[in-house]
Amino acid sequence: MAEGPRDDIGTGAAGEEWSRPARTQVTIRDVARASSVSVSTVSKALNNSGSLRQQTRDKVIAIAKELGFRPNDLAQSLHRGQSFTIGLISNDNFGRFSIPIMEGLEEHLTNSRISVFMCNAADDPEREELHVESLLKKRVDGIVVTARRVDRRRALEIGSSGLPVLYVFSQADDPNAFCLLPDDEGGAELGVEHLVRLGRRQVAHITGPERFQAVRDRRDGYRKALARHALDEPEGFYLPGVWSEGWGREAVAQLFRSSREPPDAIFCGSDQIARGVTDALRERGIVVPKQVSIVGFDNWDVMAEASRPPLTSVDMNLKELGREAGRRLIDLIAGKEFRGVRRIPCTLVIRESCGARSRAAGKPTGGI
Amino acid sequence: MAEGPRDDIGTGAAGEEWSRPARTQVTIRDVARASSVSVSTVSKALNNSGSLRQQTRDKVIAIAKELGFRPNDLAQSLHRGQSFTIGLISNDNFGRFSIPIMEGLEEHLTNSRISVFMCNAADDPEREELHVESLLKKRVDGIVVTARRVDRRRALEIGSSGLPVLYVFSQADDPNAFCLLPDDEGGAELGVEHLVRLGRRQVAHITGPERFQAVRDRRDGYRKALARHALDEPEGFYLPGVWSEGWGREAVAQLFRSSREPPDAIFCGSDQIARGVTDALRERGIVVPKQVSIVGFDNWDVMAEASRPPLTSVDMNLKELGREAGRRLIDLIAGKEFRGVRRIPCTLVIRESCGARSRAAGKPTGGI
DNA sequence: GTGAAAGCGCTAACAA
DNA sequence: TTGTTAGCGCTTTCAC
Repeated sequence: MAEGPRDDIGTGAAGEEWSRPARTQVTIRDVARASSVSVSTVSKALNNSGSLRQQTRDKVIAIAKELGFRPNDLAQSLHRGQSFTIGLISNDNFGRFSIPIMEGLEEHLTNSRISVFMCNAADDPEREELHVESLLKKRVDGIVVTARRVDRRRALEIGSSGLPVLYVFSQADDPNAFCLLPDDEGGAELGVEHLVRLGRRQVAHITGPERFQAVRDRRDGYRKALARHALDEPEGFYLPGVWSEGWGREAVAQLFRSSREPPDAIFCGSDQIARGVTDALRERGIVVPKQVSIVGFDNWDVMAEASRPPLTSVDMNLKELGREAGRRLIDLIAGKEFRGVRRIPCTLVIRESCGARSRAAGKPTGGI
Repeated sequence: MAEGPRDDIGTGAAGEEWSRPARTQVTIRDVARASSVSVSTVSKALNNSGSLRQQTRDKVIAIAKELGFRPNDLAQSLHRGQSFTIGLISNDNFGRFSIPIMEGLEEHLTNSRISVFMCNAADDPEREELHVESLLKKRVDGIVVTARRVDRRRALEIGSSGLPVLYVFSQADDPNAFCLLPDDEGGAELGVEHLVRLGRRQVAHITGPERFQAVRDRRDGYRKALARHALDEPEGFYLPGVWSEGWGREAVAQLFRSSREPPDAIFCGSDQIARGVTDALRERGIVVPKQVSIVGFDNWDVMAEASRPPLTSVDMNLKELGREAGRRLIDLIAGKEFRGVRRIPCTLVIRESCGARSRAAGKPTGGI
């Protein structure tokens, strides 16, 4: 990982020694000299602070522009004890789910003039620790940890730095940690409710591995929605498996192999599964949505739109999740305190796999 | 975008004023005091510089550890005039292609103890400029610009800062810019060569919109490979369209509608297209790879592996592209000079859509 | 072998 | 209204 032994604490060079050519840098001194005023006057002029003659202010600003002066954030941060910088630690190699979260986060923080350090820990604790260490030395104002995991992750080791940490799409085992998650249960309810409202009664659920908390939560939502309409989960209609199209196809074979009454709707734990399901149904001559309605999960455009027919799917609003993470992190940095789990509502995106007439977007699930 | 009017150059607060609680910070002074030596001695001890008694060194290090001292990179950077930080500007919302590039880049730079600022310009020039400005103020040591575009992009405006800039998966219109791209032409040759070697003679090419340089390059490679075996591009066998499964399916219909001899192989411009193609062929009762061999492009696992049969596909090695970008950027920062376009070889990943026996990975295309 | 002092670029309290 | 000064945390001569 790191090159060469560096067992010392080292305040020294952060990397190899480069014989880099010194980049020019226009300092506030240069501006002061050029406009024959003092450094502090320049500072006041550029920051619109203190009281200065308008004339002086203008002159200084003009000269600063002319010289191409760009204040050094490093120096500023050093002085203010705040870097306007945060770290984002991802653990699934910037996977499909992290991306929209990163986008939302970055968008919100950029608007607040905060820069984001991007760190990929790739689920390697050692690498993660390295990143944390580096972020702490860079004096970030906060850290966001992301990436879906099967189980809860251990909390970040930030020593006694008191640095705000926020987990998004990931749950820490520390009850004092603050975690932002999608409302999987509510999302499932939304999807199943939709199916039932369309008159479907035999709703099957094909989903991923049960070791995922999300799988368990979604099943709860599925059952709740059924129960609300005095329906039970039909026996043999709950099929956990893996997150793949192949499993979707196989599960369909299982469902239709038996002699019992076949489902008239299938709620799938992912769009990949849903796609496998529609393919398998089509190949059996079963018409979607006429005979069987399908609802997917993730609203992953590539899958949902390429499906035949295109999939109605539950959207976890990951980008919004990212934005919310940005907002909360800023609050945390400002000294507010949050803890526990907060869930962001899902929405249902209607396409053609359910035969719904209305194109009204589903109302949000009640996030806590 | 930014909140409130901030037309001044502003060296001041980078964002809203927060009433943030001051985070504790153990300074080198604290360590000095605690070990009753001077600050400079501590510095020497921790950086293994100067000459010190081993005893002093050990004592200081021990105390520093005990106090949880973490050197402030900001202060260091300020002093050394180098921040060990670079900016990554993406323009396609961290899309599917940017991700592996980011990963490779981040991986390499992290190993060199350089941190990466993540910026999403979302193809908005104004937003991009904002990011550049912010990066310059943060005194990054270099900038990487990424994201596929149809045409060349204008070069980044970095004023006279002389900051190293590198374009990856993106070509700048400035001939002095340094750009890293995949070898689209070579990749196509690799795929088509594979088909021809398997005895296929009627090779069609279904691909994306011609306004993409990559589409044109890949067609060139396709023709070159054919020409090498004294084959021509069969008339009507080149079908540019869009990057979708739907187009793949439609193109198959076109190919087999006419009365002419049908293709015995199809080289596709993307895995999405290839997937549509295999679906359409299967539905026509045409067996892949027995009757028709398929090669895709991108080696996008989700598509390639879910296809029936799984797709043999050209891999652009985007992660390696990212790593190479990291290496080159470091060289640029160190003062080396590169310009023009450099292409990274593609490789062929064999699955089952061609009927090849051998599982030997294709040899790399000759990158320039 | 160790310490004092200057300085990196900037801000802010205090004098003038 | 402007300038002087001290200091943010660290490194690096240069004396001792």
